[in-house]
Amino acid sequence: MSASRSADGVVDGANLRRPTLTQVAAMAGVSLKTASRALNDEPNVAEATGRRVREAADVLGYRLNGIARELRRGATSALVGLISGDLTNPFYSAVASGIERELRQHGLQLVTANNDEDAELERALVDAFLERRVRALLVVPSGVRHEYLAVESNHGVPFVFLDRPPDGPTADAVLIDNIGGARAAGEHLLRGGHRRIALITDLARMAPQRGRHDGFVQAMAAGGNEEWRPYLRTDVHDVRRAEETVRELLALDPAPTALFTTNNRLTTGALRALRGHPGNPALIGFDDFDLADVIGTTVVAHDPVAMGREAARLAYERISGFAGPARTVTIGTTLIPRGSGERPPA
Amino acid sequence: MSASRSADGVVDGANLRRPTLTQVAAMAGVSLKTASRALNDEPNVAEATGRRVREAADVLGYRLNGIARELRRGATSALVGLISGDLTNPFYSAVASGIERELRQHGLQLVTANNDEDAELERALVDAFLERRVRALLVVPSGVRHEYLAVESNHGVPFVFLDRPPDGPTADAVLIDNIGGARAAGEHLLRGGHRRIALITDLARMAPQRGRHDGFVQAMAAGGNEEWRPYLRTDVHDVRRAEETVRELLALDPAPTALFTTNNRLTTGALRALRGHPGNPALIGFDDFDLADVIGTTVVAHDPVAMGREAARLAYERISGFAGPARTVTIGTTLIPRGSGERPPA
DNA sequence: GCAAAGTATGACATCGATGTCGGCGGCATC
DNA sequence: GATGCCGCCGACATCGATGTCATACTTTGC
Repeated sequence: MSASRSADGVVDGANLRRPTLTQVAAMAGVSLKTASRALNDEPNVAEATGRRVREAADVLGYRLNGIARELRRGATSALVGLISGDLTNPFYSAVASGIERELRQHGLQLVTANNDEDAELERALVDAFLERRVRALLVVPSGVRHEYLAVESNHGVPFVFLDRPPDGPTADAVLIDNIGGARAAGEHLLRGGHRRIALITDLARMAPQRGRHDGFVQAMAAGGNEEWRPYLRTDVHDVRRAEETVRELLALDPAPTALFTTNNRLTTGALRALRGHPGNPALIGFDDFDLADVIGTTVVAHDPVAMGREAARLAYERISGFAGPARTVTIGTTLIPRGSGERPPA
Repeated sequence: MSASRSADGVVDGANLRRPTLTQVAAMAGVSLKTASRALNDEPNVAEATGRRVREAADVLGYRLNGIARELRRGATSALVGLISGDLTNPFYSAVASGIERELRQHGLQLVTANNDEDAELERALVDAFLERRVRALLVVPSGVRHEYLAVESNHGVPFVFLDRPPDGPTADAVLIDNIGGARAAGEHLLRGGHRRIALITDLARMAPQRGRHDGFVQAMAAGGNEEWRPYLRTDVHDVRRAEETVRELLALDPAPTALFTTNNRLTTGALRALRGHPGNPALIGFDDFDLADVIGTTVVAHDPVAMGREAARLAYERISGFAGPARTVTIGTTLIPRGSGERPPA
């Protein structure tokens, strides 16, 4: 990876002042207000006057100042904020994409920020967004508590939580059916004859991880299986650790005959560890991913784009004045068998 | 995928008016200006006065109105716009991530919009962003011409182009070494003994695709190979078409012994077509992707996060007043052999 | 032909912050 | 004890648009 530079042509980066409506009005020989009317297609502007104003605007390269307009119109922007994890994680980018598409239909713009999974930073970002007067704030919370969004201190800016439930019952949320999805995975493996099943989860402080853990445990309990317990590995947070963890698991004697990884990062790590490994245990991953069909990985799939869409919809309804009780939308999951989850125990 | 709703608790969505600085000042018993000074940590505020103001702000839940501040401070926001394709494409989301990280260091926020690969929409988005007074605009252009960003009409708002060069020599750009990368891929296959190599490209109207085409052709010419010509397939734009195209190619007699796909979408399609296919031709894809190591796909890799970072850096320098000639940063490529590109001709 | 209604326009206040400038009291200086 | 400086504070203009209201001039109605 190298970076070189070449130069050609000239860019005028000077901060030329953009022309204001006053200047357009002056050039057209009308008052400020008339110019405003003309450019906003308001009634009561003579045909000829309107043309003169538009010409002047054109010549000057006038562009309305949205900041001034927003101030006058009520000091609230056409922006909706999203605070989430890093966009290189396809889960977050899919969510962002769903949000963006939905917002666009209502003339709203998405502003994104990365919380780096840090509660402190997240809090600062919320403040910054509120100062910028976003119309709504969508948050995939990094961590534990987030009382900071007590409604009373946010003066009516609607919050929507994604993937992790809000602390209190005071905000809308879009959640995944983590328990159901994980239970289905557990049942699927049990049906396949597995007993020694390794459960590998991410940080337990994240609510979705707890849900996936619990769902899996429910399935084991219902199936009367206890042999999974020695193979539980929690708080595995990155791909490399996941790979190592799976390697260690496979080195045990007896080794687990199946793995359940509770998010896409962990699944990636597991796939790396499994590559060329003789044992070839069964594997189910939570979160669908690109090329899972090619690799043949059985997953618990859900629709992150739909999550984003639903969240944006909830937010938009609030923006539009809906004042009812907090709502929770649950996104369902589907187990997609692709081979890896159907391998029999060795 | 199902969505259900449950309700609990109450959200007050009413549009409570946020308190203004004037109200804070009144409560603290000082003038507007003094309150402003206190909250901005300006000098010449008595200790006790400052405390009273901060307390009042706290009690009222005051939050500065960024819109008003920006208007007063110069009618330009702390936003930088990004117009690109859909974020579900990992290339775009990686670029966005790189941009976001870099901007954050300078207190700038990223606003994203999807051009849907439509030039008309793209143009409208540029206008909308300019109205919103973004400090800079980063664009991964959808299509062909984009004279619209003639600098003079943008009054000093810096533009940076990513992945596709600007029309004129008047804007900064961050490009990939498409020609070099594609040539390397071609040479690699030739060295492997391949002659009947299929080149599968996306829409020819996209400059990067033309570069990758040309680089490949250069390699073939240099190697004195002409046998690739019957296997050229261009303007393949989505995964499904790519899959079909590859299937058709493999059904030819004689079939190609190797494939070169010029972006991640096409590579995905090819992998789907190849799954379980007996012939098992060699494959090199342009763009690295998640799990390529697991699948064993040889790729021409580059660093989209670095692209974003560099673009944001160029933009920031302009924002900071740099007024020199237009610059182009080229991101290098690396051929990563992982097996698929090293399979010998059948 | 005259009142009523309607059209085209402009003067001025306003949104919520910051910048400029000037006033007032206290304290050091000579 | 007059002068000057400095710390603290407030009145007012300002950023660039939109909303309100007044006004001059037309048109309509009878």
